[in-house]
Amino acid sequence: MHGRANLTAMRLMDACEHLLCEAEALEDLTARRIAIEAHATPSAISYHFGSQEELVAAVAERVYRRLNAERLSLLRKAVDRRAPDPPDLDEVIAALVGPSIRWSLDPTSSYPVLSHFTSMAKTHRERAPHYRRIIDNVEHHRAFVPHLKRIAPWLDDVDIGWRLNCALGIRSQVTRSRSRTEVLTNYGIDLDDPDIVIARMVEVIAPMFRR
Amino acid sequence: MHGRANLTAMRLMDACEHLLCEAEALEDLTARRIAIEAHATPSAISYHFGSQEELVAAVAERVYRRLNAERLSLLRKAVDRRAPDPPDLDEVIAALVGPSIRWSLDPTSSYPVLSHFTSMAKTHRERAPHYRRIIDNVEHHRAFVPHLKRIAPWLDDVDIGWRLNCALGIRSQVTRSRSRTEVLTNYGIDLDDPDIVIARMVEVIAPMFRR
DNA sequence: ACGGATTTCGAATGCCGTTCGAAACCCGGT
DNA sequence: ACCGGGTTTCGAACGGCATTCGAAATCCGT
Repeated sequence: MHGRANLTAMRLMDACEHLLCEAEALEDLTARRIAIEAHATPSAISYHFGSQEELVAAVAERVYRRLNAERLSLLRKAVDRRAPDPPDLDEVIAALVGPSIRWSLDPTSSYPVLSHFTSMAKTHRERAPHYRRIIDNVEHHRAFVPHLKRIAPWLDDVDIGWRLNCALGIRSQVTRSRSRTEVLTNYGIDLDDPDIVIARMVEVIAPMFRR
Repeated sequence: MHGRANLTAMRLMDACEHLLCEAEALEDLTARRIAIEAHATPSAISYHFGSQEELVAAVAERVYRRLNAERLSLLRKAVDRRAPDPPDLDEVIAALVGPSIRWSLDPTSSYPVLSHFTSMAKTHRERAPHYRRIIDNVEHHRAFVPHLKRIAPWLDDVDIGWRLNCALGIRSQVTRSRSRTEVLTNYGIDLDDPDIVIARMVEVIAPMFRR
């Protein structure tokens, strides 16, 4: 029934995730390679997922869920620590950008999947709407709004959302354009140490939320 | 002599640039389509540029040069206006992010070339080094450092470069992840008006350079 | 007007994702 | 125990892709 609970479907997803992590370029990911690693045939991809793109989308969605869970868990911790007072701004920002930073620096994480996936949305036309729905799914980011509003009550929802969006842009730049970041900072920051990077980001993002 | 000053080489670049602007996805750009639009054959691409990727890289470099020229011209204007005093911070930031914002909103500009090009660097393995050299070419951004340093002398080169990098991240987020920006801001900002967007960005970036 | 260098062309190659019909497999009903 | 329908796997084939390469054509200094 073209189901995804199937065993080889699972093996295909695992193989695809693994290959996406190893691959330094998207052209290294081919249906035949995925199939071989999953001990299946390329047709199995079409059969179980409809197309290779949809397989990748399914894999990316799975990775996104893990990352978002980690993010929201950190946010909850930050909120609980100070409740009923507003949470610490620095801690909220660290919850927002921290998981991405740590994943992107952890060679055993599946972060490359996400990085490849976003650039893939621009390559394929047909599935773009489906891709966008995953990428633009901002529900987990929305969860940050009310807490930031308590911290900076003089900002309205639009202001908060805008600053949130800017923070995400900074996060993307650091995780995805590493070499550019290195050159611009004259190699003066240890970009391999997540704590240092996160502290640097907080240093820059926090003032956006101050009066 | 495999030269790029050739007439059909020029026609190929123009066709490629045009197709990259029209194309909503990279898969719409094929060697055959480029060749047809340039009244040539696919082999002409390989002959004159070595490969399709290198053609795209040449086109992107050409567009980058135009954008950077505009950026540096705005910077010079901002500097000259206040010389010998330090330039106005808001004006410098507007020079940094303004051209990208305006281009990305101008349907007649070649901005899509750049947007497609960056995501292309992640698709191809072999030419990635060459691609990176173009993308990570930060010389024009470096030109902003000394002027920002005069505005914020308490920041060292690393601090300035880091903030510059963050500003570029915000710029990318706004120009490239439009739908995400829309949703996060509850459609409360007119993202089609470059002046409004630039003002919003200045509002967020300027505090990074204040004490 | 000739002849060597440059450019254009078109057929061929090998890869890609996907399709499709046939084989294999699984499993409940008899 | 065996049948039979639904489900899954397979392998061959298809069209499209970028690129290669030898032959044709064109260009241009002499």
